[in-house]
Amino acid sequence: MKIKIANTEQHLREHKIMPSVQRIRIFDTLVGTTEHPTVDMIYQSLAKEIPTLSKTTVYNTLKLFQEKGLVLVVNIEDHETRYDADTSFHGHFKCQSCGAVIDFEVSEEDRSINSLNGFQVNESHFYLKGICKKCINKQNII
Amino acid sequence: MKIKIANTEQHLREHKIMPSVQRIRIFDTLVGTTEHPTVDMIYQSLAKEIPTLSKTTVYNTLKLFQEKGLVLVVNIEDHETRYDADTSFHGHFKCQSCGAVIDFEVSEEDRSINSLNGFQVNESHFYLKGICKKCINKQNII
DNA sequence: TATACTTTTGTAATCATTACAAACTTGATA
DNA sequence: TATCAAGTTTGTAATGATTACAAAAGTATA
Repeated sequence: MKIKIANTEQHLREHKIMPSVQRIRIFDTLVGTTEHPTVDMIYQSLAKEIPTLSKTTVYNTLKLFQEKGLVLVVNIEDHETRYDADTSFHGHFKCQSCGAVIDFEVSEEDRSINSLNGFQVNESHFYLKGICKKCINKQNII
Repeated sequence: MKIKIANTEQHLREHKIMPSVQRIRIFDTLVGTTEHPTVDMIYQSLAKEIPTLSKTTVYNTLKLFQEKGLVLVVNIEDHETRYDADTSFHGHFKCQSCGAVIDFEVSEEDRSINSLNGFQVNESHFYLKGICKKCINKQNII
């Protein structure tokens, strides 16, 4: 889902993050997409705009955002860390055909697990893998 | 949860896998633990018993098992691929204090997501992170 | 302006995983 | 039993994402 942040600079300040140009643009890139980009995808999409940008900065910045609770890490596939600016609870579906990562809703009752009494839950991740609607339709055509 | 396999050799044959010594021992190691080991953990625990064992073999074997549906890959943490011989659907809880990965049950109705009409779901993964009961109790004592 | 502090950058190091080719096993067959 | 082909294991080298680190650049404050 797309998230709306009216003023990124203010939003970062509210989370005690100094709003440098790099940080603002990295955050805006994440907010402006639904594709759950990797570090490299973010780096590539900003490289022309900020020619001095270093990939280390993207790593550092995303780590900072994560620590401050602004982004979620999506570990749906090994060796492919993705980031999501939507920090509300929702599931992720990865299409094994086209590679897209798509959000889906999880209802309140679906995510309450009663078999974990006495555990403190800080993060929930719900991942599905399969074939997305688009790719299924493509197969049928061929 | 611990899985019971009466005869590993036969079990592998049933899944069209030639039961070599390495494969049998790797499978038994996975079945004999509840800690969702990494490749390295499996390699280390077999290295004395099979001194010629190569880590590549552990990688190859687990990949084969995965393809044949004998084991599940648990990607709860980045850069830490773990394996599980219990292929029934269940959730994984990772303790952020002691690092243990613990199974939990997910009821039939909890895992049916109705917002994905038209998608073909092949795999479901439900991961939680937090502090396990043991570690909470430890904190209270101190 | 001087100073301290934070942020960014580039390079080198690390670490899990994969690629690859040689060596070894196994099982079938003559 | 010897031979052969196919499958399996092994060690080394390559890959690729991530992290460590220290120098350079930027920012805020007195």
